[in-house]
Amino acid sequence: MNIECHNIIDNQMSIFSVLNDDEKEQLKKHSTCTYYKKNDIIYKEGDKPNGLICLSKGKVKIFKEGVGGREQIVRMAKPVGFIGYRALFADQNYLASAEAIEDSVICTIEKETLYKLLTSNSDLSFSIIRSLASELGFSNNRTVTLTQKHIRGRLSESLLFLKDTYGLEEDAATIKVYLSREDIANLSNMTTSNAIRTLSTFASEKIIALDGRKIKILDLKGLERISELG
Amino acid sequence: MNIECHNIIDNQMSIFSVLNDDEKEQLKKHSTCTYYKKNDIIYKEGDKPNGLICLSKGKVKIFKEGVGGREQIVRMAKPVGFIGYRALFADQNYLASAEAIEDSVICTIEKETLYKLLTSNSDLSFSIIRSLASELGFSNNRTVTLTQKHIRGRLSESLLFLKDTYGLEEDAATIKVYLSREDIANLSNMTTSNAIRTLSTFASEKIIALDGRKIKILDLKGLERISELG
DNA sequence: TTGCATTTATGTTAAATAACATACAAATGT
DNA sequence: ACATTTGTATGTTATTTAACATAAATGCAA
Repeated sequence: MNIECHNIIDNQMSIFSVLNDDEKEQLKKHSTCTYYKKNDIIYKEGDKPNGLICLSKGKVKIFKEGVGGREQIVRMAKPVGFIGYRALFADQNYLASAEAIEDSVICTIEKETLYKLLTSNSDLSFSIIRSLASELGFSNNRTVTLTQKHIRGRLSESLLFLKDTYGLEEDAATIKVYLSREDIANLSNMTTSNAIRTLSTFASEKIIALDGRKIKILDLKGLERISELG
Repeated sequence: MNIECHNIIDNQMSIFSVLNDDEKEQLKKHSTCTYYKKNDIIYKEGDKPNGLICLSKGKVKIFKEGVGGREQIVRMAKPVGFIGYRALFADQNYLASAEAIEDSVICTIEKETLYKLLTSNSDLSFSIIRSLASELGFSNNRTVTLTQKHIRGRLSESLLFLKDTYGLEEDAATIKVYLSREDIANLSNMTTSNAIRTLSTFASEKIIALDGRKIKILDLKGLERISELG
C-alpha cells in the first residue's frame, strides 16, 4: 500500500536510520503516499505545510517567483530527500513552490508524529540540524555565485551542480536529468535565450555535446575551470 | 568576569530561556568572553569553529569572498544573536568571515557542553532547528532579490533590512547602524560607485536624507514601493 | 497527416551596470 | 601642521546581458 513510504523509513541512507524499530513503526503508521505526474505541482508558495514530505521516486524542482513572475530554482530534490522541510520547521508557509520534473512518488509524514519523535530522539534532531545547516551553507554559496559570476561561469556551475546531484548515465558523461532550456536558465539566473546561446557556445568549444535535452560533459576539467573563473 | 556571558544565558530573549537553572549554570561554567574592536576579524572563511559564538554587544557583518575578491555580505548580526553557528552545526569549517563593525563583545560556549545539552534538552534543539530554518528562508529570499531586482530595488531593500535589523534612533528616522558606502554596496550586490550614486539619487528624491554615514528615512512607503517593484 | 503550440536557435538592439578616471573631503599618522 | 591614506562624489566609457524579433525544429492532438 504505502510500501514506498516504508522503503524510505527503512532506507539506510535516510535520516531515519537513527530510529529504533518501534519508532519506525510509528512513522509508517502515520505517513501517506502520493503520486505525481511530470509537471504536477506538489505545493505552491504560500501553502501551509502539513507534514514532512519525502521524495521516494522521481525528481523535483523547488523554485521561487521573483520580479515580474520570473522564476528562480533554489533547489533540486532527488530520492531519498526531503522537500519543504524548511517551512515546516520554521513554522511558516512555504516560501517556494515544488514541481515534479519527472513522474514522482512522495511520502508525507504527519507533523505531530514527527514532532513527538523529535522530542524523544535527539539524534533525529541532530540530523535535521545538520541538514538545515548544510543547506544554508549551500544557499549562501549560491547567492554569491549567482550574483558575481558571469553567464558562462553560472551555466557551467549549474551543469556541475546537476551532475553532482543526479549523477551520470552509463556512458559516464551524460547528465542524468533532462531539463528544458528554460529550467536551466531559471537555475542559472539568466534568460532562456542566453542559456541556449551559451550552451551552444560550450558545445562548439567541445566542452559539452548537446542532443535535445541530453547534455554530455566532454571536458569536465574545462567546465570546472570556467566555473571557478566566474 | 564573564558577566557578559552570564547576561546572554539569562536573557529572556535568547534561546537559552528554555533551559533550567542547572543547565544554565553548566553553560556559564563553560563559556568565555572576548572583546573586539571595530574592524577586528572574529573568524575567517576556512577557520574551524570551536564553539557557539554569541554576540553580546556591538554589531558584526558576515561576508563571503567572491569572484576577484569582491565581498558579499550574507548576514548582519546584532545582540543577542549567534554567529557562525551554521558551520558549527554542519560540522564544517566556516564558509564566511565575521568582522566587527563596532566595538563588540562575544561569548563563546564550548561545543561539548552545548552538544551535551542538546542531547538532554529537546526544546533547545527545536529552537536551533527553527533558527536555521528561518535563516534559510531569508537566504533563499535574498538570492532572488539580489539576482532579480535592479539597483534601486536592491538598495532600498538593503536599507529596509538595516532598519528592521538594527532599528531607528530616537528621531524615529535615522537607521541605527553606520556603514561605509562600500559595506552598503557589498550588502546590495553593487559597486561602491553605484551605491554612492544611487544613495545620492534617493536623497535628491527626498526618499532619504544623508549626513555622512547617517541615513535618515524620509519616505518609508516610497522606499518600500521601490523595493517591491524591483 | 495536418495544423498548432511549444521549444530551441540565432541575430539585432537597447538598457543596465561595471569599470575607469578624477576630484575633493575627511580622517589618520608623523 | 603637514603629508598620506581612506572614503565619498560624480562624470565618461565599455561591457554584459536582457529584451526583442524572427525562424526553424520538435512535440502533440485532432
